[in-house]
Amino acid sequence: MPVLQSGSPAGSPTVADVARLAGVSTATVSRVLNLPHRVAPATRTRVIAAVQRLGYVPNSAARRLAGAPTGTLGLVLPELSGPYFSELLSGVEQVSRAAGLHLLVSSTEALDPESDLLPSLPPADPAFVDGTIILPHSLASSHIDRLVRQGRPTVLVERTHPLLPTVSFDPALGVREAIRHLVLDHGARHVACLAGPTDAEASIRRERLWAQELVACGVEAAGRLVMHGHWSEEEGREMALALVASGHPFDAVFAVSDEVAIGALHGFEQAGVRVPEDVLLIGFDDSPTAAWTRPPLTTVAAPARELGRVAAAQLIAAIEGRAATREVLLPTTLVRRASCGCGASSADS
Amino acid sequence: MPVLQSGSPAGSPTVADVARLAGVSTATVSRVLNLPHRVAPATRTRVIAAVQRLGYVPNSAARRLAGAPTGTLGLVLPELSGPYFSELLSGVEQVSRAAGLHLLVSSTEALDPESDLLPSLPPADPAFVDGTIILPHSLASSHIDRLVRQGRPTVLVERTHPLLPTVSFDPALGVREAIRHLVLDHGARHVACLAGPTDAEASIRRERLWAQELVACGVEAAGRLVMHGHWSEEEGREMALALVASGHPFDAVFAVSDEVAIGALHGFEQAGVRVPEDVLLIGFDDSPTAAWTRPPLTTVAAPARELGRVAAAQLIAAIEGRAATREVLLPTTLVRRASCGCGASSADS
DNA sequence: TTGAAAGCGCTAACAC
DNA sequence: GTGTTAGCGCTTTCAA
Repeated sequence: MPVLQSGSPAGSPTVADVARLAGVSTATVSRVLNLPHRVAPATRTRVIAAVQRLGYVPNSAARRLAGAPTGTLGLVLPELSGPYFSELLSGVEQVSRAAGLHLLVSSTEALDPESDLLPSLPPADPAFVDGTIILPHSLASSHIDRLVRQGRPTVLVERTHPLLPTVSFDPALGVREAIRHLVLDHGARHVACLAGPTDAEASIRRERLWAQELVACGVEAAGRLVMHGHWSEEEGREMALALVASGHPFDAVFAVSDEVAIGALHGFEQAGVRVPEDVLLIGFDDSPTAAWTRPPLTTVAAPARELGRVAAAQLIAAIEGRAATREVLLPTTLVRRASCGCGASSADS
Repeated sequence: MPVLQSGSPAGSPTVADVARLAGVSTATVSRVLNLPHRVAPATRTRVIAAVQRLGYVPNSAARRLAGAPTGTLGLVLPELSGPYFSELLSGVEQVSRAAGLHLLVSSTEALDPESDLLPSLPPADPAFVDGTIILPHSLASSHIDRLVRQGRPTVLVERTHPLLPTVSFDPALGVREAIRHLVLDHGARHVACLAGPTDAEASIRRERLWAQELVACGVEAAGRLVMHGHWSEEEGREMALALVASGHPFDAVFAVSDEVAIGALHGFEQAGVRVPEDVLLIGFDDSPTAAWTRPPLTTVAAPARELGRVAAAQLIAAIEGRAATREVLLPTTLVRRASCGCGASSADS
């Protein structure tokens, strides 16, 4: 049981306190803590006893200042809420924990887009972490270049860079599978697209793939069947309603995110259009809730947790000096549940 | 545009580099950065120019070691994923950002429950943060006592402590409202409870309130109408199925979390029991998806984001030396959507 | 195997 | 208004 007050009258105990109590030098204490095998067993035991008796915890600022690694990884995300980031985050955490590393997270929402303050974000700050994973959605490249210049281990997620290792999804495979499934397996002829904001790169890309694959299947990718909105359920609902109201015939819908798809489920219900009887629906992400909508949502799985795992593994490799793969592309695949018209109507966890 | 290589051949520029370039002392540089108004405008401008030219970013480890505040808050959660923590987190973030503070997050999953390592978690480490918010679900009190002893600003969430400021929900109001609504407004006579693990304090408490309020309404709280499982959708589904299979009559269900309620929605569908026609359903949490289930879920709202906001505000107060309120109890209220049998069937965002 | 001592980069007295 | 200087707590050569 740690002693309440120790050698130094104020504040937490320091190496000096431990050293005094154990009758050794501060250097020896430090060695016991970092290179235990370089210390005689007897002294080691004595020092450890002193550490425990005082409840000594190393001051990590000092430790860092003196050049020791921090033993923690940083993760910078555009925001911290929402299923996608949440999943990504827990993937990163899983791997860093397994490696015995701490994890520091924060979002760039706090960042003034004008000023180059990324380096002062704790998870990107060398004083706090040994390396950083960044998902730089809307981050100016100047921010990133700055990081590169500092030459610290960094891995980018969902964004490529000429000098940094990158991990992203390849939406092509999954979207192709989705469209083919709709057209070839279920005979859809008019596949609409419920897209995101017109300035969201990921949405644009998925929409483009939707169009490409449609023509590849020999079906017209009618521009009037595309709706744009935000990534939210509410917008998904409104787009679905608008689509129905437009009067253009359609028999299937590809939504660029599960959130939009879930909103669409409501919009269609409201409009008296049944899924999947009247219209087939496929989402994107395979978010944790996708299996629990009614009907369960068929969706293109982009396993964010896996993305997080790989990114973390890459970062750890970079930190340890092993060369990280320059660019990792994770496959996406179609998860067939009920909203696309496939039989099973129960959830498949 | 910052210069690539600066005074010191290796590593990032330091105060010394800036001082040299601006032709002042390091103290002046430090002042410009921390107490700008204490410096002559002319020198200030010169220093700022030098800072920008070199792309200087203060080393926060050194800064901290020298006794300056870190300007960041720490948040420790049991885990980082899931809607509840996700919401809480973004509430904390919102307030800390507004206060110009950074936020450091990590989970206790990494922690060995045996050893007292909480203080070495970055968000609880004085070297990293000025104060910490902890949601200590399953944390031994010894961990917490340790923190108290260090005397650093700390606020606890969903757990009381004799010495620390605390912020929690009061489930009583919301559960009461829910049960009364079911019994008094909709005439339910047999209200079942789908509960969580038998060792989860929050679940136990909600179940107890369910029972209390039922008898208060003059209705029997039949023990055979209680099911226990985990907090997941899958378990919710199974509990619903088991409930139906049990053969005991019931006309309403109170689920201790939205996840369980969502699972129950599937279980009932599978069993051919319609919600709300055959059975009324109320959940707990008002998670972001609750408005988007079908039917939209009536639920006891425990606004985690608000909880986060209040906790952050309390912590900031404590850090600034203003006394934080010892114990804040946030009210929970019933959000009426469609699953309880109330009219509106569309989502209300 | 252990100790002495020199910083790491910054802030904050304290003088000027 | 500005400079000098002494640490903050730790790691790490370098000697012993």
